[in-house]
Amino acid sequence: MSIAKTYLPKEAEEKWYSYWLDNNFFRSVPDEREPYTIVIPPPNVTGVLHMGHMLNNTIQDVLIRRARMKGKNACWVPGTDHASIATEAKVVAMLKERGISKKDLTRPEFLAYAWEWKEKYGGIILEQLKKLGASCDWERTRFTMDEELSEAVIDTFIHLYKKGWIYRGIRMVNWDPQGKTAVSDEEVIRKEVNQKLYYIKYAVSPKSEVLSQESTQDSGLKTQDYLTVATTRPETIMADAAICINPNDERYTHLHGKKAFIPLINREIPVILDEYVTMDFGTGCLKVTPAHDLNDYELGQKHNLPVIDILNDDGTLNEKAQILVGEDRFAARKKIVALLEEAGALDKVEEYKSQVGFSERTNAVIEPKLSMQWFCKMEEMAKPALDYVLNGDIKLIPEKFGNTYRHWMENVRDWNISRQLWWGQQIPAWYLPNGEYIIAKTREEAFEEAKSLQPQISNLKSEDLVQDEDVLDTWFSSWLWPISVFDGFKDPDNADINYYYPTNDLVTAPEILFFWVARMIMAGHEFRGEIPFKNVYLTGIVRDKLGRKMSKSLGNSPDPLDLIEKYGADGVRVGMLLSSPAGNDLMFDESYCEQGRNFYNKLWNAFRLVKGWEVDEKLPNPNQIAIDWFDSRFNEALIEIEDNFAQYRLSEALMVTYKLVWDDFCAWYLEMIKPVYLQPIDKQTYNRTITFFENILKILHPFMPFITEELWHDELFGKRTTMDCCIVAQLPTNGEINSQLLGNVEIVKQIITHIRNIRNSKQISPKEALTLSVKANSGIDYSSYKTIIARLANLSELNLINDKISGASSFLISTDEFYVPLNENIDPLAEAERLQKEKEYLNGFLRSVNAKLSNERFMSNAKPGIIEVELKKKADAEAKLKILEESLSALAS
RNA sequence: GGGAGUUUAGCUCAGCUGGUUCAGAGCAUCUGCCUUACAAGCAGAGGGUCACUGGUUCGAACCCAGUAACUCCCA
Repeated sequence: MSIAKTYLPKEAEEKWYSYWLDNNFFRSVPDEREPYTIVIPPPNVTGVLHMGHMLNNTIQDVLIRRARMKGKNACWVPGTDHASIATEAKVVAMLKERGISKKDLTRPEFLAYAWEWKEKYGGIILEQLKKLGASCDWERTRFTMDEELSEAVIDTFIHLYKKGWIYRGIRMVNWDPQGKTAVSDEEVIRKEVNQKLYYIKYAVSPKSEVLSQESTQDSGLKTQDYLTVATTRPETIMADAAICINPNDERYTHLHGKKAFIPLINREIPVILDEYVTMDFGTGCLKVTPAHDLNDYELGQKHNLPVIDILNDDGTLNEKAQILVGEDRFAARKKIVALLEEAGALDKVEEYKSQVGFSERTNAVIEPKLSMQWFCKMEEMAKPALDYVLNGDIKLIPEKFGNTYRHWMENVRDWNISRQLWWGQQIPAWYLPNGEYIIAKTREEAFEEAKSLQPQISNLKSEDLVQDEDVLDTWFSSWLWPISVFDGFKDPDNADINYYYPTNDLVTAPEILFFWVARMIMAGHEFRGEIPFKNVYLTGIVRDKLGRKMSKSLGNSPDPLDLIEKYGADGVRVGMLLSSPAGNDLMFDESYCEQGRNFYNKLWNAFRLVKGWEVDEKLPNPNQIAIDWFDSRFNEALIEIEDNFAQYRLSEALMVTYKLVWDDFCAWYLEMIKPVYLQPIDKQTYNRTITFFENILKILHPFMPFITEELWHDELFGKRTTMDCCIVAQLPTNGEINSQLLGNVEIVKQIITHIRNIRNSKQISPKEALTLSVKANSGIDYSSYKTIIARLANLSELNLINDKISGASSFLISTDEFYVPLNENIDPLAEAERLQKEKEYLNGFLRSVNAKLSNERFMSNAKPGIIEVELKKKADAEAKLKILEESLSALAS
């Protein structure tokens, strides 16, 4: 035999992937078949494949391949996301390496570099997906900044603006001083950080105006009167607008109505009262810094405090700080602490743990900052989007995410859609010299509109209009993805969108349930009056063995391509799926891939076995029972697999398939029919076995596309035409199941296991043939299973008897007795002990059954079926006990 | 601080409407095997106080309450 002992994936993977491409098996165009559609969650255009992608895309590919093999018109649309912040950050870094600063470039110049970068690195991740076997319709590849998609984004913006859902406003935003942009709440990662809590003394003004009698009485305290505040951000004291205390705080009644001086700069600020202040945190005196803290901002609004912003966009201090101007906020913090200490204004410093926000993209500490931003109102769009999920039009899998979804949708906040970046769709707002703005698709349209709206500005020229510098949040383009990939905005009634939309399944991570999934549902409703997809399969997060999220910075993530190199794409796919029930995080370990590799190798070797057989046409078929059994077993498994897929339990579906192939097919069926070495096999068994094998290749294909395609084309299965491929083979449909046969073979397997066990414990070589005598008290006809038992347990004979045999090793299956006479007689004492133990167990069992049956309340409350079962248990146990008794007395005699 | 979730074998997880001899699977472990498809394998075995405490029920891994630990979301 010249076939390699192990399957070598690499060559087959390259061969079959290009074969599928060359013959357009991934291509989908609308036709009369039922569509099955998935749009890929577009990965970042400059990203590289990580384990999360592997999981996500393996699942999508399994679903799409299965749909294709069920005769549906399967369409998987790939593409990438322009990922404004991440990509711009990468381009800026690349330019910096070349000695170019973004500041020195014009917008068009910068964008030219960015496009150049995108063209160079943009395709990488999609190329990597091909290695995994992803069967996307690559001709449909889209990019969120493709012309049509960008146009859709702008049109959408205008549409929503006209509806009054987009507005401009000053808001406290999460400012990323490194990316120099606002980021959404969802893009801020909060981490607990060890910080210091600084206690700073503010001098209380000696000449505070006397507002109440109370305070005059306290004036025994002289000029050197201080109040102390605790803060983690001493560098912001120059932006303080007030000191706030709780009016109920008895320690500070003497401060009511007074003023205090900010140390170092000696600016006077009022002491205000508000119950917002927690009395037992810090000193109970809170410095109020409206420009640099969200809560302080709200407090400031309430008390009409001035907003003093002392930070530049890059996180350095500006001239309003008066001191340390130009210093970075963290450097300033250190310096100011020293200055305070020098001035005697630092009381003490404590260690303190608190939550600090970091930018997801740049990892910079987020700075709360007031700025003019564009917002999109969410409330009205959230309502229908919530209903679709609540009423089941859209199913979240697993269902538990429904709660989280509802909670978010009911408490939705307006969406900050502007980003202070260049890479992305520039906001179509055009400012007039007087500061007013016009929303229009182009400069020309804006100019026309300006002229008609404001005829008084007679000398207005088109060049006078200034477009808003900001771009839109990336999610503002990706929320349109399921519609825009089919050109549903440009051409809302085209054949593709009518055929493919709504799509079927969306496979994505729960982390983006809100800012992507929920918004796609809103967009689907708003722009097509329809849901964008029917099911949302939420994958878990890929974690390492220790439960840590896999990430580049931790260095705990294997390179997916290395894994494919090592275990083959099929092995990695199986490995990903083995460990990933829907919605649960996945504790990934390479050993799962190893298990996957071992599995396809098992299949490979089963193939080698069958491939090596010679057929003798004249031989009769001795294996009809084995064939009928496996046929039934296969059909039974098909139902289980279908059922698991219907519930999106992909791991379970794979496990059923795995056990069907490894245990039922290889370990049992092939061993049952395997001819003695170098002996030929009969034609009928051979043909049936090949059919079984082909069906196994089909059900395995979605999980392991490459090896199944490779084997599919072997001449063992006959001549194939060009288009006769496993990838488009029709999945086998359910056939008949002979449950009685399945039950009997289970007993036969037990018999074989018992005999093998006797061999093991008595150290009898498998080569030494034994005899088996059966006293069948049940109605099972063991003679028909003679061949199978004899072969798998190596028996020289199998007798049906009517009387017990003494001195033989024995076992009991249900009420049937089995005897294996051995050369040396078994120890009657040990045998008696074994029987006695079994008897005790049965007696105990019987007692509990009887207790139930004699319990009046059980008999009156339990459903009739349950009582029947208990009665059957009782009868079985009693019958078994009787046999045990007999065996025991036979031993004694 | 508010909300959600999780806890079953060494590991990763099933266990559906409370009821079958219900305590399961895969991996790992242990024992014995190079038995001509496969040592990436074969045969067999061991392993759990279903987190803890109480309650409801004829009957609880499952329902209820409390406790503990962990995770996530929001503030």
